[in-house]
Amino acid sequence: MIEKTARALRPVDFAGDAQVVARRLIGATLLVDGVGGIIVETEAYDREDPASHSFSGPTVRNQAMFGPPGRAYVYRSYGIHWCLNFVCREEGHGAGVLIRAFEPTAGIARMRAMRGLDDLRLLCSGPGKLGQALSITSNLNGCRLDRQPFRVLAAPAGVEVVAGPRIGISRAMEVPWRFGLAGSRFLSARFG
DNA sequence: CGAACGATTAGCT
DNA sequence: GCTAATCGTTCGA
Repeated sequence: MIEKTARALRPVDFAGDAQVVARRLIGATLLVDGVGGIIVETEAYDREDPASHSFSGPTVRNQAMFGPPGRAYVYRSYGIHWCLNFVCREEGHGAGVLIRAFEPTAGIARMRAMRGLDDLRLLCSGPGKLGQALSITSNLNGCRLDRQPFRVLAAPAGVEVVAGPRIGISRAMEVPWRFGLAGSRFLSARFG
């Protein structure tokens, strides 16, 4: 039991390639001010990746992607939604992981209030939904993930992960860098 | 300086 | 399945 608890509270290593970290994050726990759950869907983006915000180099928007790993990159999507990414690899590279969905486990009442929605399954089943549920805004852009308000705890061993093409992009559509927890009911979409 | 375009979602057909 | 909503960022002229 002690062994299991220790493993579950381990921090996540963000130093790897985006696709490695994205897979590693499936089953990890994400909390923002004590609210959150178990990550069930991620996508990897890299500097050498036409679909990535970092593809054309540093800009005003994506500067956090080129900062140190283990920090948040928050961007506004379609002028409406806030999306949360974890910067990985190494400083200056421009790699990140988009958090696309998690299974709500903590602060559920708070998330339901923020979303104006009861259905657990639809509460955080998409990057914009999860941003709204966690009250993510640009003031978290560049913030360290190992400090308040964030807590990111490593997944237990033996998590079964599935992979497939990323969603909502128009370039590099064949790259299988979307990862999910096998059989989860909390995904934004099914895996083919 | 203007215009096109999203790493999306909710709501309607 | 299709589309409006909505606005900051990016890129070409």
